Amino acid sequence: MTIQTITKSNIVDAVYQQMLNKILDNSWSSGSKLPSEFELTELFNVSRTSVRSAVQKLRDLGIIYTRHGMGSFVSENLDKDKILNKNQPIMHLSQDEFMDMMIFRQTVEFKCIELAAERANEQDIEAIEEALNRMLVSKNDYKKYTQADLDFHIAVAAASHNKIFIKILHDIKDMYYFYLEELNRVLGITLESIDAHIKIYMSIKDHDVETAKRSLDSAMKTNIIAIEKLKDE
Amino acid sequence: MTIQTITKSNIVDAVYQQMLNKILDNSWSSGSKLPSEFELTELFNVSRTSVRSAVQKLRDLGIIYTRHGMGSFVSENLDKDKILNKNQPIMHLSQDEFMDMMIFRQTVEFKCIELAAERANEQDIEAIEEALNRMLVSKNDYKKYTQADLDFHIAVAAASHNKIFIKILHDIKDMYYFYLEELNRVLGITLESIDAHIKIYMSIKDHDVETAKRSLDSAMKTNIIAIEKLKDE
DNA sequence: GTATAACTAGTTGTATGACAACATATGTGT
DNA sequence: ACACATATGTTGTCATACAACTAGTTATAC
Repeated sequence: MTIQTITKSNIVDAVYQQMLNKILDNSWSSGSKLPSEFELTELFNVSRTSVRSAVQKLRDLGIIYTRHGMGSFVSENLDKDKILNKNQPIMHLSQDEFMDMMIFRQTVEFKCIELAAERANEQDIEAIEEALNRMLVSKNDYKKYTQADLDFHIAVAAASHNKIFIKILHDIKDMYYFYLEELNRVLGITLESIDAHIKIYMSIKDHDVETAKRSLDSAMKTNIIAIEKLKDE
Repeated sequence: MTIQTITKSNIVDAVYQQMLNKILDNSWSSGSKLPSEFELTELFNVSRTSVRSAVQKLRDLGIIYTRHGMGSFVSENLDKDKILNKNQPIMHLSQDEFMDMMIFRQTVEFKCIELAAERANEQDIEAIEEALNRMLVSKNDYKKYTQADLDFHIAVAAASHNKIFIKILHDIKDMYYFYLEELNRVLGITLESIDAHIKIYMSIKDHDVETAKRSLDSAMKTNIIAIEKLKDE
């Protein structure tokens, strides 16, 4: 059991914890209305200020939502596992996960580049160019190169102007980094790789969708062949 | 950056946004001390109650931390990219975001279904079937139906055995839910929709990749046509 | 009778003032 | 030099009042 050091006098957190527990054990079920702030003051015997702070914390964390004049309600489709277990960053990819990432890129990044070539504006292109330049000057430091590589692909996703793809890429940023690091470490920083990035950048800049897709396609195929070759050994 | 005095409602969020901007553009740099609550009341010309709410929201989201008797400080090692994208619970999709989700599904879910048809095992198929059954009995309650609908697609992603896709779908679960809810609310729970889900389930069960892809493709096209029709009105 | 407007009770949002609890710096006496 | 008290500034909590909003009820006009 955890060390439940009852903090000296943090009333708000105490109320927050009790309310959270009531939600987690379904005493206050999903979608149902919470007691009014006045009722909560009587329930916990604290001031409305403190009750409001606890309620606000639940709201800030997306656990409840509030409607002016109506009350607060437990959020629907609440992911109770995630509230307790914060997802810990991944520091290493297994071989399976590496291949999963390969498939993910073939699927998502393909579409990202297609959209980017259609929609990229000046700022987007500048961001991609900046990352590309950092790749070029970091050819001898594969960690710096990997970081620039990652930034390049994130900039491309941003240029797609699709919020879902942008969010996704940010969410898997750490995994993506270790994937790229592995790729650059094992295969080395090849001229083909750099050339492919330049081609992708140029075709996005020229809004040339077909060339952009072809460039990624050939780059991916080169990688896959090289990896298959390594696996055989 | 200038400070705008707040005039109308949503005072707390307005203050919160301005404070957040000051942190994001490094006017208040990492680790530095924020103005005291009293100074903030004069700066924004609002009550201490509102200032405290805004400060608490920043604290709840981990952007700042507070020490009793000392003040509040900007958190160190902030991932500024993630603050805007991740920390705000999403309760509604704009029309743009809705279309973004449409493209996302065409891209990712297509691949998920393809992989699922290749790799699904007994447990995966049972999970998909369970969600499908819940859809069938919830035809008259579009909220329950939507939840089952979401579970169906999550189960399909799980059946793909691709950890990246599984994680992604988990990460955008809430957005996906509101997307589906909107879809089911606007278009209604059509026989075509239910039929498409059954076909997808059957073809995954039979490991029939081509039929699975065709089923999703036609379902998506039906949706797009219906939506375009609505937009014209 | 029906639709519209006004009212009412309940709830959350904001403002103000007061005091408690905590942290740091300054001064004082020994 | 040291211990202690004090002053000042900060966040935490409380109490009260009123504004703004919502849903439901009642009154009014037609």
